[in-house]
Amino acid sequence: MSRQETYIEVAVSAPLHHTLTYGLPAGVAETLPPGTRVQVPFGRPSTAFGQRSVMGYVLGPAGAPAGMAIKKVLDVLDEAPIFPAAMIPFFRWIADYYIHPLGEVIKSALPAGLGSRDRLALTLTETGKKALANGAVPAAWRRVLAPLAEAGTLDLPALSRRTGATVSTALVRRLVSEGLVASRRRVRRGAGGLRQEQVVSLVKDDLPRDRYYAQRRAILDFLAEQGEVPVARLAAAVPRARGYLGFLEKNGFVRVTRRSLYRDPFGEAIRPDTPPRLTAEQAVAVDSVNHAVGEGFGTFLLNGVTGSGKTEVYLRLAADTLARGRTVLVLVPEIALISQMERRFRARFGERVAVLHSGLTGGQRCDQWRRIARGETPIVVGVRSAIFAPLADPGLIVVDEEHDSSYKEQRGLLYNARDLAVVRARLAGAVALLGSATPSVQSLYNVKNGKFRQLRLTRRVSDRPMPRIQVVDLRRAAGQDPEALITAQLRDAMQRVISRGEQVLLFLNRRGYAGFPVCGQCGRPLRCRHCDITLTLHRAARLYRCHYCGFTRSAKVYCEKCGSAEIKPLGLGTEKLEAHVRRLFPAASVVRMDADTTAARGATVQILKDLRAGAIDILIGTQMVAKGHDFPNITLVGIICADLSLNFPDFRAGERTFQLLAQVAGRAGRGDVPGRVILQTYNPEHFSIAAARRQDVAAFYETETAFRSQLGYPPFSRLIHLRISGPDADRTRRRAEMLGDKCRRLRSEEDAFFRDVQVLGPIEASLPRLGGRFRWQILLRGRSADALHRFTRRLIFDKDTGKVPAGTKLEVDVDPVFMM
DNA sequence: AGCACGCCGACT
DNA sequence: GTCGGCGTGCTC
Repeated sequence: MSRQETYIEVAVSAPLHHTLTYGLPAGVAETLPPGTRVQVPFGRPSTAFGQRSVMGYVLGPAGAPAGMAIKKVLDVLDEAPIFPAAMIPFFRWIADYYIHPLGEVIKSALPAGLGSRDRLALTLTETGKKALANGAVPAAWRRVLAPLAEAGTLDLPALSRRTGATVSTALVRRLVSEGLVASRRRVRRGAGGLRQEQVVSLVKDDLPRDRYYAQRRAILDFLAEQGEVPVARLAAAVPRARGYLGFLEKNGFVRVTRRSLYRDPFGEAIRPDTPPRLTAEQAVAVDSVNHAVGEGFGTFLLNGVTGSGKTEVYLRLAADTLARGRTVLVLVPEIALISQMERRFRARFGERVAVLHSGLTGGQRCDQWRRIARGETPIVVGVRSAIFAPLADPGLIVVDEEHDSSYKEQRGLLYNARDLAVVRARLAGAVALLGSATPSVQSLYNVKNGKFRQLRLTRRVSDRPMPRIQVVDLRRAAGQDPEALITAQLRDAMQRVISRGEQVLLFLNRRGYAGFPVCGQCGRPLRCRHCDITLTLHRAARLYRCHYCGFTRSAKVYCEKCGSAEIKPLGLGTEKLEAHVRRLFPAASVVRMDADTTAARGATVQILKDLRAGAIDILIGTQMVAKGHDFPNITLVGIICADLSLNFPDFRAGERTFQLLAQVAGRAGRGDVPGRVILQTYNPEHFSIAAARRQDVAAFYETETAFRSQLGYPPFSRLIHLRISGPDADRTRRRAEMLGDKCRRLRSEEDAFFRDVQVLGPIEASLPRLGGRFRWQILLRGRSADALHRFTRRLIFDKDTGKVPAGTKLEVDVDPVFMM
């Protein structure tokens, strides 16, 4: 009887829209647990280059496949699964919904550094070296052989880079078959980000005590006293210890092993807190969720005004969830808010909290990941990507500031972590809790249609009053000074606040010095060479920078049209505002907080600390300061120009403006002194601004939904955004047109089902060129997500008629948030 | 992705 | 006539 074969289903890390079946390697008796990484052979073996291999993720056992030669797993990369098996349905759901290859989905979910890649290693053979030396090779071959001789070992891309032109596989294959070049495959295993150290421990101690063995004796004595120690520490304690270790190990006196090192991402100690008394509203919210927990999955929208104590609700529910033996996931929109949330959670839960964000080094992130996967930390606080945290049994998933658009990933797998939180909660039978003072239109709509349950916190804690908001009409103030960034009203208010020793927050949603540099002679604006947008002057850095592609030019430029050196720095950014404020308030301590001043690791935390310590009088910031921070001593918020986000060609511009303004206003008066807000605007009667002034979510929602419904935008429809881009203008346009034709063909052929799908475009994107690529777009709109998805799948997977213009790329964005 | 196979222009 | 360019298709 033949031995029973076992097969496993594997998602390989390659853009495949289906999974593969592999056999188990010799030595693996039963099966491999799901969530384990494996290295598997992939693709047909090449005579010249051997068998390619890729990394894959074990999904589970598979049935015997029909009529196919099954390859076997080459190597098992993990001792234990790196994510729980329960997450696999979640990954499958994502792959399906975002129309993204499953292997790539899992790869995006894992921390970078857990990669394993097979690399081709090309070297010259002796024959090759001789041939090159005596010049008996064609020039075309020499171009490949010479760099190899120089570098020793190269792979194909590196070879191409060295050669300065694409080296064809055919040519290299020829060189291999001629015996001039040797090729080998080397699997380069990511260290898993785990830093390892060598440790040495004592095995036996019976080494004579005499002069000859003095050094070695000293090593053994040290180990006898210290136990297992890192080699580095031993070397520091006993001179020349490293040199003797080989002898001691070979003769069985000591054992040298490697052990992984955990890096502690937590800098400082946090004092434990005691839970405060809940307000009546907080208590109701906590009870309602706890009540529903027994029923399994449910989504709650915690709609609580700024300063109403949403975090305390999260903390209580987290404690209750842990008490039930389940785990907790808390998402915050961006890294600047992590420290605050982390502090609150660590004060309550101590070591049981793990954090996941981009401020950690790659290694730290992998450490945190593994600790979570091993079940050592039942609470995870993190940004967007933490939605993939390998928690075994989440019972509560919190999305703080759920309206925030940074939950949408913008490259690669274009997921929305807020939406995925609801999906993951459903699959895990958990509660999703979305919190915001300014909920998204989408979430409020889900409350209206019964998908979410709403919890309200209408009052601030300790009955602190909401800030008083005064609108200043910039159209009337404009006459005073062309650069009247700060109106007389705002200036006077600032003066009073500073003299009382309180703090001011000035909000301007644009960084840099001037965003619209214009030639003083001919009026031509300074533009990016790769993008169709104007450059922004960064005065401190002495350069003009493109905020999309990062292109920079020296601040000493001449107009490209007339050659004049007189460039006027029009447009207003935080840097210019800062200079202006310093002139107005020379004695005040002014600090700017934007992407430019917080680029360095730890800079954000430092600013927040200084603010808390009272070392800052005036804080100037972009939207970074608008989000959820608790600034107890800020009693005046000045909104320099409320209209900046209003004029974007995007149906959510009004929603974003409302949320931004209401949020930044909410930064005022969170301490004992009541807060005040001065809002400067050119459009005081615009409903987004008027509603923000009254902090009136309901009124905003009513007006906005009427408008969306009329125009057929979400939440009254679903969208899929197709982005076509390429370095060649004509080819990109042709590709977009071809795709548009295909859309219309598909619609007419399948009229019954696809009639619901509207095809808008193709049109040129509103930023028609970014990073040297031309951009076109098609918007698919429909009421049925299912029809929209099936339509898009047909669009992508059906064979194209005619040639697809080379070099063009199609990106599919399901539920787009940014459509510029 | 990465690599092989297959079909068309510039060289011996 | 081949060599080598790039479009097309497949990967258990």
